[in-house]
Amino acid sequence: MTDEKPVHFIKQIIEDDIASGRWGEPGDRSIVRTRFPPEPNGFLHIGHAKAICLSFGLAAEYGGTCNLRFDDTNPTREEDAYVRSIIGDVKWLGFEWDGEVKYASDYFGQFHAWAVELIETGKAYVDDQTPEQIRATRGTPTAPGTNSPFRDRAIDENLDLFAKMKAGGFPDGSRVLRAKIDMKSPNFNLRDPVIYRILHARHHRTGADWSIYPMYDWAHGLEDSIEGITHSLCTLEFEIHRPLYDWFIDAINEGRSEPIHHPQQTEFARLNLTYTVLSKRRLLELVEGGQVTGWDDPRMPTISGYRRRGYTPEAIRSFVGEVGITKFDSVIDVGRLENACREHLNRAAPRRMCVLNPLRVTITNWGEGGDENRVEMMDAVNNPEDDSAGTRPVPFGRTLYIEREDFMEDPPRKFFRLGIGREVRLRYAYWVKCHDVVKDERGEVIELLCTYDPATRGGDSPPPDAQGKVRKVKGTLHWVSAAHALDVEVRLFDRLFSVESPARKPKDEGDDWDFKTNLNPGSLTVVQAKLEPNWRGESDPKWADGIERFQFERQGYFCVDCDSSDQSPVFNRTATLRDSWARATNKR
RNA sequence: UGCCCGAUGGUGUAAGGGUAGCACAGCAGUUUUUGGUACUGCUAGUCCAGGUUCGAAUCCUGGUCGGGUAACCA
Repeated sequence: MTDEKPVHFIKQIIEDDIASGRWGEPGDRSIVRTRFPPEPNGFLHIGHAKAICLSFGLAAEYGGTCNLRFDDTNPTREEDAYVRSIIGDVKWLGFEWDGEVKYASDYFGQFHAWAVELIETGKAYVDDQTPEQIRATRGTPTAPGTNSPFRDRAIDENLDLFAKMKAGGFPDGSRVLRAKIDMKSPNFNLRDPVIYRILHARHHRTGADWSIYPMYDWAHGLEDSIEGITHSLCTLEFEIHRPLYDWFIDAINEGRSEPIHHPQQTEFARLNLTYTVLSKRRLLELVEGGQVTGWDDPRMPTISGYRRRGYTPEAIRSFVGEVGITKFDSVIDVGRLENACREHLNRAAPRRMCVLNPLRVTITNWGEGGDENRVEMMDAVNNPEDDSAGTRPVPFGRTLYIEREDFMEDPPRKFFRLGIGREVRLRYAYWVKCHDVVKDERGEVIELLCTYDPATRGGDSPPPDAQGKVRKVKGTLHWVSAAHALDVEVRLFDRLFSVESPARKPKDEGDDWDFKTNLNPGSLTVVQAKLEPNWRGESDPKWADGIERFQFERQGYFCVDCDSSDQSPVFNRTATLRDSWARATNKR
């Protein structure tokens, strides 16, 4: 891979740091140490994929390392099940972390020791105020906060109280440890932020060992410091926390002969996608409300959803790479993610023929050459983008299915498909001409009667006529032999939301407005389709994640869903093919 | 209201005082046994007002617009 990626502002910082020797010997590129620090309280979504690709990708690019570290400082909402799903998602995306998986909870002892140091140096105090009191005295954007009456408590008393907090001697919410910074700071984060709160909750890793738990701001920089992180990358909403990130480390280091490591936090814009909701809260609402079947519903923008939908890690990485890294809060057209997926699958997916909406076709002159029940095996190319994929035999006989949309009794201009008196090519088989239709009592066409031209075997043009003219057809259709077709379930997915910004409340709506009103009622259609037999080819590519993916010709990309059994396969539509005919007809 | 951050075609993203480029979308065409793929061409942009400079997307000042921010969440 030699493709030149643009040098975004974070790389710029890294390049400068390498040149100046900020983190080691000048010129040493391997100094780059990053981390991906998810809280195990939900499933990862495509926005996290951006953060993952950035931090892991940068480390790989510079020959440094990236840690996978769970920020598990709030036992009331974190679960081991989320830990496992996140680990699986990061692996699936194709990244390797340095050493063991890490946890903030590994460092609880160290965090506590540093907190005690802060108390000893007079930079932290135990506050007996209630949460309500603390909130009320924090001030407003225009008005400064006021000091807690406990702010100037004696160091020994603070030490004693903090020890009792740790020992479990106080009920939840009764006291906190606060940093003594500045209640008048224009930055709320510096108005004596809470460092520790009392929580008698069972932690997924430390059990009942602790009855106090560190807050994010206290824990995060210290985790980074302990792990020797150089570039701590996070999203924009933490920008205003950076002064506090720095303050904590500086406070610990003040008067210390051997200062602890001080990483650099840098913020970038999170990913936003059109027609997509990317907040854990709203995604959870869909799961719990039953609007989707779970976190891994193929319509969900979660990593597990895209995986089940048939997206590839390559596609997601490529997409994330091309949207770039900036501090501008942008919205990416979800079509670009779909395009990235098409691009990879076009190169890699073996082709099959599958009729989603079958219409019966009888080849009325099939018996003329002999037995009308005869079956011919046609040679179909597995992947026109990859010669090494070879060909496969596909049976062709007197009765076939084609796509209902590929026939029109009264076709408009520029319709290249079948109509009465029209001739088309059946891909890799024969040219056929429709001479009659059969209708049911309601007048609906239920069968096409066609003749085939034996001189077009394989789909080739027939030899020129006496005047040297070659007959041509404009359309090529996919088909399956009725006698051999497999009945399969196919799930056709469309966008989950029908508006571009589904989370944006319209101006004329009240506070009770629900983003779920923007749900697309047609986001899932299930059809019974006709698939060519022997669709699991021996020469098919082995996908790294074990998911089988195909292109159904002229339809799109599909993968085998985990609901499948050997007897009854289920396919998910990953993405449609681009369809300029559909686009042209929609415009009219 | 305060503080922090940002602004380049429709959407993203480059250009680090010297020709505003690339991708996606759109439009037109070529090729094609997928109305797919590939390829070619076209359309279209520096938020506004001042200032510095021979020269500003870039530096400075002011404004406008957008985002973030007042959990014992992360």
